[in-house]
Amino acid sequence: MEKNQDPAVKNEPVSFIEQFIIDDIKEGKNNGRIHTRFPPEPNGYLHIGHAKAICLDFGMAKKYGGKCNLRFDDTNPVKEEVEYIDSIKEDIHWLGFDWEDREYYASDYFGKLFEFAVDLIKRGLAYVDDQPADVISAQKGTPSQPGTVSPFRNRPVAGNLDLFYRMNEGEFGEGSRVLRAKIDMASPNMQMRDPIIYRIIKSFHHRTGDAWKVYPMYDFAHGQSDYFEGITHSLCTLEFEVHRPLYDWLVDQLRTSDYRPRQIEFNRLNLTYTMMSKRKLLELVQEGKVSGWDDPRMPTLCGLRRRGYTPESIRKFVDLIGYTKVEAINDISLLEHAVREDLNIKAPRVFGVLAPLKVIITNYPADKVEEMEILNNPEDESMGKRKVPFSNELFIERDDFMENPPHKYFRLAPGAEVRLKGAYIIKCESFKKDEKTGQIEEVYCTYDSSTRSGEGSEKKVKGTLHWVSARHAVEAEVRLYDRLFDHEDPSGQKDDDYRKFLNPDSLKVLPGCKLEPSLAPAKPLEKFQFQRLGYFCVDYDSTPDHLVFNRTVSLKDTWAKIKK
RNA sequence: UGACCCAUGGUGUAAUUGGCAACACGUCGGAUUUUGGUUCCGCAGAGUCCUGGUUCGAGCCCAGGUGGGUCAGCCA
Repeated sequence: MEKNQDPAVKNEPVSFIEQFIIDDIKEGKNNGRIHTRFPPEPNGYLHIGHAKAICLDFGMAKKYGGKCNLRFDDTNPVKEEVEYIDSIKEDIHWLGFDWEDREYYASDYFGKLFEFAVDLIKRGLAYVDDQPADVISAQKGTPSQPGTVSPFRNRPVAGNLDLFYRMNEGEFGEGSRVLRAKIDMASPNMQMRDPIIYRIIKSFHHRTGDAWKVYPMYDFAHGQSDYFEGITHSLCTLEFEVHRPLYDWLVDQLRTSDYRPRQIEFNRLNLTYTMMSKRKLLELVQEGKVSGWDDPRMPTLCGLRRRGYTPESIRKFVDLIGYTKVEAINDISLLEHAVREDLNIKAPRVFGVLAPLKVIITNYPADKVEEMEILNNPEDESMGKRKVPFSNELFIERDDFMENPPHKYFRLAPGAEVRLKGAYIIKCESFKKDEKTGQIEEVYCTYDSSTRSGEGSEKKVKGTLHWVSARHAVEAEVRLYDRLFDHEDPSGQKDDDYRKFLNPDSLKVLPGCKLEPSLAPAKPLEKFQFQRLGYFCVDYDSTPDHLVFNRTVSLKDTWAKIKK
């Protein structure tokens, strides 16, 4: 192996998993071949936790010249649906990974798996148990007490064989019999106490239809599927750690050479203020707590995509948090940092006023319109300029005017001057207020014609505001999102249901927002920085007649901190 | 009265494999800025869960504790 391919030589820290891979290559295991797999069960949408696994599985393969298969773990026909398969593939591609032609299904191996089970029976390593679930469960013992042996454990091979075939022919009802591996009922590891490897299920399978009446359990499918596909590194999450001896035991019964897949476990992704349980996310959808799997508040990949997250930002985040064996809870603010960093480079800046307040420039001709040329992105001048119309009636943000401003308020106030970004410096001369409600209705200003942007005016003011010409503005609905839960760990509270922590203010819909006219043709998923406010993305609900934007994330707001 | 896994600033990770505990985010200052954004500079913040041991030297090795997690689905 060439030294310069070894990241350790370059002193880049690598995860313990990557170190295993490097060591395995050095030792020439499996002829130095690297082959991983991403094995989702098609029973729900992918979430950001899956992104962590995807980045590892595909990432390691790519980095070390190997391959990564996509394999649907479809061993349980009662839980799985075709609906999910397409979304899973779409999400993986969106994230930036590709399995080429290697799209597999555990159900592809039902035949081989059945043969293997038959083989185990013949070797006296598996038996049919006629007892009901509760009896088998009771005989398993407890973690601190050994199990007891099933009365069917020593049934002769011929009887087991006959029954197993008849189980698959549909002769027996669901739950009436199972096939068990004969390992060790006294093992300190519960997984090894004669685990069930086949059960009778009479549901329609999305790929194999009615062909099978018995289906392999996860433990009897996963390692073998890895083996059939030539997987070298089977990376999964920590809860499968205690399954590893069983994984190895089964592979040992199967293998005929030095090749063997190796299971390595890493920590799951946990994020503050949300949860990853597929079951609970499904409940949120079914109970209408969110609008769907792709609700922009969901931690699903389709939700994050709709929210305006980029694949690059998610990959960056995953890279930042690393892979260890510690059960960590990652701060959502790190994810937000990752999108801001990415969007700062990519998103064109525009003006959008969310809570409009009318400003009238009293010394600007009512019939005059100037096209102000404004840089699309100061971070990247190659993104060019755009023209924004300026006139005597404008909208500014309500927050940008105060009748009685506090100390250090740099925005508009009676007698104060501010710059309108890309246009002129204006001075507030007076304002109109509804005496009943106290609401400011209009602000009257004068502009200084010598301060037009780009014309070299020396005049400096502290504050710069975004604005939109009233006459030219396009209307939009803007949806502001906050965390879905107001508890850091909503699903980790023993005494409280996670629903109790649903944040009632997680969605705020603002109708009647005023945007600069260049935004009129914006299409779903297009991303912008609304200057001074945050990053926004066009929603799928948006039409030319009714623009809808989602706020991905706000800009950092030091003024908000000063106010506190 | 089991087996297995884990423990480093607020959070997430690192520590050239036994040699001055570092990085990112966050926080707090300051500079720059026609975004209170960005960028840049800087401060503070852990002595590595505890007790022993080995060693010239331990975050790292050993022993024993403590705390947390996983496992008793015919789910994955």
